[in-house]
Amino acid sequence: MSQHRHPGAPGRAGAVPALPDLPEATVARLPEYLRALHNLADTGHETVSSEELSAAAGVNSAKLRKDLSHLGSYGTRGVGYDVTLLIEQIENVLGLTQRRAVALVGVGNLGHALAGYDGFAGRGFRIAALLDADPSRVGEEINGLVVRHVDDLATVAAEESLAIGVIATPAAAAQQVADQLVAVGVTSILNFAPCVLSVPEGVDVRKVDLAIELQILSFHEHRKASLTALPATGGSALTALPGGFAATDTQEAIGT
Amino acid sequence: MSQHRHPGAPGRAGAVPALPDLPEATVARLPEYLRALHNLADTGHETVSSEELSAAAGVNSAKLRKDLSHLGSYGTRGVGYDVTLLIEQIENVLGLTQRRAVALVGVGNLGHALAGYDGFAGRGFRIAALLDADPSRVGEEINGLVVRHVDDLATVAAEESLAIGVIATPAAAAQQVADQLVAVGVTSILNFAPCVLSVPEGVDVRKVDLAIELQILSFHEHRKASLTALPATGGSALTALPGGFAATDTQEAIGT
DNA sequence: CGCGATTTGTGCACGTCTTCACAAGCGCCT
DNA sequence: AGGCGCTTGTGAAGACGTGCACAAATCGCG
Repeated sequence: MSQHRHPGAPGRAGAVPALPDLPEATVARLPEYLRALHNLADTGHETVSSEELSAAAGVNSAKLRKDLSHLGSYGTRGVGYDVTLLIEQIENVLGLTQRRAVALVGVGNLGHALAGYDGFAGRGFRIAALLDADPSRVGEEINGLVVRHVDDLATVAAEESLAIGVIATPAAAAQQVADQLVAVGVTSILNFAPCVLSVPEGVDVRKVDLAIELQILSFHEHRKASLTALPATGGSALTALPGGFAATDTQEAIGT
Repeated sequence: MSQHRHPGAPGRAGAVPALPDLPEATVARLPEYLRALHNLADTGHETVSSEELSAAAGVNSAKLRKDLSHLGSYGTRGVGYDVTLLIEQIENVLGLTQRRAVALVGVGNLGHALAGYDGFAGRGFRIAALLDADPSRVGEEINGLVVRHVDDLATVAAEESLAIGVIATPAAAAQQVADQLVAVGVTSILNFAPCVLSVPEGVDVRKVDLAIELQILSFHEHRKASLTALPATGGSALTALPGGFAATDTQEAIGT
């Protein structure tokens, strides 16, 4: 997080949608709630209690209620939440009512996979352009889109309003691509390259690094191994679990 | 995070490596420091100050120093940190001294990309097996590895000790795959499927969901758009920035 | 040998996030 | 109408993470 320290506009209950200024941790969980809600809607549920929804989203029910309370009071005591209404509200807050155009830069290994990922279209996004710096890749068609040269970014941006840029290039090229994205007015970037990006204030960057995730898991693996290596006193640290398959509570959502 | 509430072994300064029990937030940043340190080592730096390293890793220098202090005192006042020594220490803490075997389940769009991702080998991991449930995919060779059927998981696990499982299947199959991984003794899972996994206590799950990352960006985009829509009083909320390109401080590392 | 420049390591205060526990509110049944 | 069970929404407390600011430690130089 961070880079969200826009100081101005303190309260300013705007005439438009209210802008509740949610805690960052809450924002990071809303998409997970949304996914769970869509599942429930598809299986015919009309209402859902905080207990059920929190289980489906893998969080604590009190946390869920507090998160939702930040959006306003959309639940009914004694009953629960109206699934359809809640979906609408969350999509509204997340700004998913408009289908945002995403520019994907770098159609290598990972870029190819992202270009073919159907989770974008299903969740309020549309890949508007595929770009690459390698001339031999320009012209290739992936999933109905033709790869264009990254220097054509300005042209692409002129054709339609790009909301988000995704960087799936090697680390060495990432900063330059970020600069180009910023230059054409992109203010949100999802960076898959293993490097830190410098961007002007007001531009949001989120980073996804597969190697980092594995290394974090490695730490816990290492730690667990060291623990079992010392049988110590009490015993039954990892073995002899009570019921098994306890509800895993958080599972983290990368962000934060 | 969570699922790390192994209660036992309070202090227990073990004979082996010490097990300092680091804060989760620190663990999440260590890999980023490690990457920055490798960059520095490659460019010939022998020592580095907390200021330089923190800039390279995109964090606050005080935070960096506090993080490193949790590992012990490996810096020299007035001088900085020895790059090589620090790399060793961090790799040691993260358990990267042993090359861990990763099983990748699901060789669809994303799985293919992950199988070809060279960031694994370069960072202490080795893809030991590719697995899929689709018989038509079994036998395919990707990057020198032959895809095996997911039901052969037990055989694979018998051949070598699997440390980490990566799930890159559709959401519908993910829980079953997780169960199979757990059954053969895997205690760390990286889940790319957009769903919550139930696993026994003692098993760590980290989740990476591309759609969620985009939705979080969408929220901030939406928020920025609403702010500029109301010129309000003070003005210059996003426009007329002072210097531009300020050091972006965090940029988040998915997981938390 | 002593002094100043530099940089680490950390005490402390602050802000954010989480969790418990319970009052307030809603619907259903009698 | 009234009471009862259920569920939301929230106050308060505690855990956790962050960042400032400074003392302690080290090096280099005169």
